[in-house]
Amino acid sequence: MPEGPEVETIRASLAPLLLGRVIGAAWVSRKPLRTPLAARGLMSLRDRVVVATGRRGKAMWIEVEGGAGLMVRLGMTGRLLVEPAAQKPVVHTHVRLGLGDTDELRFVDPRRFGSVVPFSHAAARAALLADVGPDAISWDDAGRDAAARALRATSRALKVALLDQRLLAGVGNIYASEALFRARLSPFALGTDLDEGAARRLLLAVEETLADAVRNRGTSFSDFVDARGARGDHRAHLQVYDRQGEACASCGGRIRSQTQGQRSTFWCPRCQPARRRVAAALR
DNA sequence: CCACTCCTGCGT
DNA sequence: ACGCAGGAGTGG
Repeated sequence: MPEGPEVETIRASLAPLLLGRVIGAAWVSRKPLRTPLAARGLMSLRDRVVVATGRRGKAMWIEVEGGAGLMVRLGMTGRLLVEPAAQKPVVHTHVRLGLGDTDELRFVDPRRFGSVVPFSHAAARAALLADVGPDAISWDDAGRDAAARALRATSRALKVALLDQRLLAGVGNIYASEALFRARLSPFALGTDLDEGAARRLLLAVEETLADAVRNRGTSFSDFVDARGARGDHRAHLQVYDRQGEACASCGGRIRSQTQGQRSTFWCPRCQPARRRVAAALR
């Protein structure tokens, strides 16, 4: 479900509900998530005050005083919600963490592709992010440059490469297609087809695409909601994703879809011709 | 590189 | 009944 912008929307909505609050009792379901739930690690957070939230790519974390905390990945269907403890948890609630006397932080995930992993100090937190590349929403010039080099070094198709979280973090299946449309680059062009300028242009398009989505508080199809249960408004702004057969807003051509690397890719063949000469595209 | 896998729910 | 879904790891 969530890509970088949705995770950022959740993090931002969660922060004011968590910061300064004292963690209470932990409860975990018996069903394993992607990684089995470490109940002891969760319990060790008890009586500590939440001091920070963070995110890199699609991974987010909550930190308590002393540097311990929780790393959360939402997978396809994960949600993080703050709800009154008295409210009955919905089906597929896998983790409940007390917040003060009145509320609970709840992790809900029907498909259980997500994970909740406790960490005990900052270095352990960093280790959980070892394979995650620079965050495309918040990176600096150095991060963007590193992503550009990595992109230009891969012989994989651009659409497939954008989904590789080691190269750059936060782009998922929706925004990969959207960013390529914004950059007017074919999803089937290869990383090695890009010259320096084209790689830069693509990564700027990625950045702008994700920033727009954050401004609209994410894209909601069926499930995505923030920590208060509010849906995002970005769906109406999508240019190509899930719009196969419709007219391209830019040229009027027909938007197509095709499976690429076992995922759906959406693009406008007229705006994003195959193997476009990248040097020419720069002008 | 690619295919397959984990799991539930929803739309056709 | 079947295919597909916003993610990501594994094994060939």
